[in-house]
Amino acid sequence: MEQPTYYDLVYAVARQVPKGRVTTYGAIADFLALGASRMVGWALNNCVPGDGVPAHRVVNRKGELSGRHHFATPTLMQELLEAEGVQVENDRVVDFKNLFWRPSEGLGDEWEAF
DNA sequence: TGTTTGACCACGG
DNA sequence: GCCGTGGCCAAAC
Repeated sequence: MEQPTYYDLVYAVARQVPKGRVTTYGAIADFLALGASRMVGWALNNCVPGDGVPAHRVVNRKGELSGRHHFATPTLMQELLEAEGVQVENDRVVDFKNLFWRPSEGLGDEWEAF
């Protein structure tokens, strides 16, 4: 397989997202200084269930489940979020601003290892 | 090798 | 609050 890339960084941040919280592509892109939020989407596109990356916790800046169509089923993303206590209405996270999670806010020992 | 697309974001109207 | 435009970097064709 390929060597570790910014993909792994995106995966790592996504895993650090607490349950019941959501983050945005821009937040990750800015935190990783990728310079392009689209790369985060590309990275998640490469993401696989085997990596255990909760991509359903990553939404666009509007709090909309933009990537729901990339999941096994279009409703799976919403189901997962609701299962974690995140209310989703009209494909958008309710009180998204309040549930928004910052990478720099959840930095832990595991991330420092990176 | 150049063009097009992509799970986007910021800004202006 | 929504719509249109420009910019960003990387991978696929």
